[in-house]
Amino acid sequence: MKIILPDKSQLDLQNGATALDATSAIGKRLAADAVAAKINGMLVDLNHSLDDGDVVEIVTLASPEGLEVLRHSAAHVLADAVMQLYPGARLGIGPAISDGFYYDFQLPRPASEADLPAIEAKMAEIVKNAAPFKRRELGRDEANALFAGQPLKLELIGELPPEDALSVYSNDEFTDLCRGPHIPDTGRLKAFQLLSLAGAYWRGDEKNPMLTRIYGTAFPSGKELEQHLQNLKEAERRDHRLLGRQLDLFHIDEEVGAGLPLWHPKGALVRKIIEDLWREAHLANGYEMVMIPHIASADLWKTSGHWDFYRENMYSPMDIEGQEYIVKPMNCPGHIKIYKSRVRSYRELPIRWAELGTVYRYERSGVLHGLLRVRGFTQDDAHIFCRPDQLEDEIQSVIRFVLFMLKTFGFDQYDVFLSTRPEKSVGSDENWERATGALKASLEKSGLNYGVDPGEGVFYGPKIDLKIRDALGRAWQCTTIQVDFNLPERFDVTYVGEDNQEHRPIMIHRALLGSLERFVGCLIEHYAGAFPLWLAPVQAVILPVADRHMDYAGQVAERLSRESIRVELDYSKESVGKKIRNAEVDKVPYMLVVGDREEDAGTVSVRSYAEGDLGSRPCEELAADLARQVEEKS
RNA sequence: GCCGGUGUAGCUCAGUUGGCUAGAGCAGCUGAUUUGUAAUCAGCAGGUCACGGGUUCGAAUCCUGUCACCGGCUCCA
Repeated sequence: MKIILPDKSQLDLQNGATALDATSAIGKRLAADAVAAKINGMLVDLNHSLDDGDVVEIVTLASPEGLEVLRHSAAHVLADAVMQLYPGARLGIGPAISDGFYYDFQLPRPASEADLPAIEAKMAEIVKNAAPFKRRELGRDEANALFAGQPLKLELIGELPPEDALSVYSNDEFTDLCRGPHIPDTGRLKAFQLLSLAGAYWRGDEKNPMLTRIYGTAFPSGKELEQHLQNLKEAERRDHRLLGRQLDLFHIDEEVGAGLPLWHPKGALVRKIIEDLWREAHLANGYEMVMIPHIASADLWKTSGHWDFYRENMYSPMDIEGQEYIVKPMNCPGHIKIYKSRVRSYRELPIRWAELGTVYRYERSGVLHGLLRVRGFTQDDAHIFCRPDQLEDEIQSVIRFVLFMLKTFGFDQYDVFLSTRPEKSVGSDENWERATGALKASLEKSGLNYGVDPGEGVFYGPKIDLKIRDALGRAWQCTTIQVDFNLPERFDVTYVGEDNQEHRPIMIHRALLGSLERFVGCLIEHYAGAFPLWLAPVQAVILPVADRHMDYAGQVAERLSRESIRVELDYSKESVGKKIRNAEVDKVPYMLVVGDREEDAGTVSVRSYAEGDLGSRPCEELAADLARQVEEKS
C-alpha cells in the first residue's frame, strides 16, 4: 500500500503497517523522536495501523502537539504513581496545559507539597519500567464495570455522547479513561517535575467537591526543563509584590485592609507620570475629562441595574440621614448623569468622556493578588455616546488609540478576543448583530488577528478584550472595549436627531490600561523593576566622591533639574562603591559620579544601570541628552 | 468563599524532642574613616514570636478560633 507524507511524497509500506513502521521507513532519527502521528488530520498513537492512501504526518516532541502528547502521558504517569501511593484515591481529570500538565484527585488522606518528592520518585520508577501505553476501545457496560470504584470517571462516561466510542489506556497495572493519543511507552518521559499542589473544584464548579490538583511539567529534554524552571525563577524575581517593597513603590497594610494598596512617593510618582500622559493623550484624541463622586445614592444603582445584577460585587450601603448610599463599583452611571444634565443634539455626538475613576468592588479574599487583583482601583475609564452610524468608526479609533498607548509603554504583542452574545442578555437581535459586526469590522480593518469567545460577552453587549504579552511572554488582561445597549435604555438616554425626534445613542465603555493598579503591577514585572528613563521615579542619582564635591554635585543636580530630570543627591557618608551599589539596587537609570576630575573639567562620570560605566561627559551635554531621551521615551 | 501551606526585628531568615535574658545578616542610629564605578570599620538600638483562647510547673514551639499572606479553584480591571 501507499501512504502520502506531508511533502506530498509517497511511501510504500506492507499492508497492515503502523505509523511507527512508517517512521522507521523514513529514518532512524525520526523513529526515535516520534511520539504520535496524524493520520488524515487525526492525532493517533504511533501503533495505529495505516490504510492505503492515508495522509500521514509524524508528530515529534518538537511540535506543540507532540509536547502536549508527552505532557498528557506525564499526567497518566502521575496518576499511576498516586494510585500506588494513595490506594483508594479517586481520579478526576488530567490534561496537558500550556506549560505542563495536572491531574485532579480525591485523596483518602490529605497531601501537601512535602509529599511531591515521594510521588515524583514513584513516577521515576514507572518511567524506568518503560511500560508501553496500550489503547483499548470498549463499550459502555464494560467501561462502567471497569471504573466501578471511580465515581468521577463514571460521571464523565455518563456525559460522553453515547454514539462515541470509549477508549482506555493502560500502562502496567494502571488504566485510565482517555481519548489519547499517548507516547509509545512511559520510558519516553525523559524530563519532568512536579511543581505544586492546590485545591480545585471538580469541574471548576464550587458546588462540587474540592479535589487535590497536582501540577507538573514535562519537556523533551532535561535542558529544556531546566530552562523552563529558570524562567519560573525569573518570573519570581520580577514579582511586583516583591519589587514594590524593594523599590519602595507601594505596600498593602493589614490594618488598612486586604486588597487596598497604599502608594508610596515613588509609586505615586510613577502613577502620576502615567496619568499625565494618559490625560494629555485623551485630550489630544477628542476626549473631555469629567469627574464624579465616589459614593452615590442607592437609587442610582437601582436605576442602573447594578443593585440587582452586580450586588455580589458591591459593598453594603451606608446610612446618610436615613438614605442609603453606595460606594461606586463603576463610573458609568455618573457619566450618564452628566450626559442627561441637558438635551443633547445629534450634532454633538460622538461625546467622549474620560475619567481616571476609582471604584470599589468586593472580591473574595482568596482571589486578591498584589496590585493585580484588588478591592479598590482606578480605572482609566471612558464612555463614548454615539449614533449607530458612528459606532464602527468610534470602535476603530479606540483600537488605534489603545495600540498607541500600549506601544508607548513597551508592549507590542497582544492576544485579542471578541466576545459574542451570551445566553442571558438584553437587547434586540438586530442591535447585537450590528454591534458585533461593528467590533468585527473594526478588528479586521485594524489588521489584528483575533479569536472569538462565543457567548462570553457581557449581558448588555459584545466586547473586545485585549491581553498584553510582557517580556516573559505572559498574558495580562488589561484593555476592554464594550458596547452597551442596556444603560442608555435604563436611564432613557437620548439625543435629538435631524428629524427633531428623540433617538437612543449607543454607549461604548472602554478602559485602555484597565486599571492603574493592575497596569503598574504589570509594568513592574515587564521591566523587572528597572523602568525606562521616562518612567523611572528617580532618573539620576549624583554620587560625590568626597564631601568637598558636595557643592559641585549640587550644581549638577541644579542643572539637571532645570531640564526636569528627577535627580537625587547621595549625601551619605558611604564609599563610592557603596553609593553605586545602593543606586544599582534601586535600579536608578543613571549614576553620576563627581570628584576632583569632574569638578575641574565641568563634567560628570556617567554610569548607566543598563550598560555600566560610560566614562565622563560634559554636564551640559548630558543634561540635553537626558532631556531628549525622556522626550523620546526611549 | 473553598483546598493546601505560611506567619519570629523595617527586610531576609536561624531558633533541636516544650526548658537560661528569642539569635544573625541587611536596613536604621552614633562614632571613626573622605573614599573613583556593586557592600570601610566599630558600637548602639530594635521583638506582645500575627491576634485571641486553651493545655502545661513552663509555650515562638502543642491544641483551638480569628486575621493576613502564598499556591490554586472561581471571577474579573
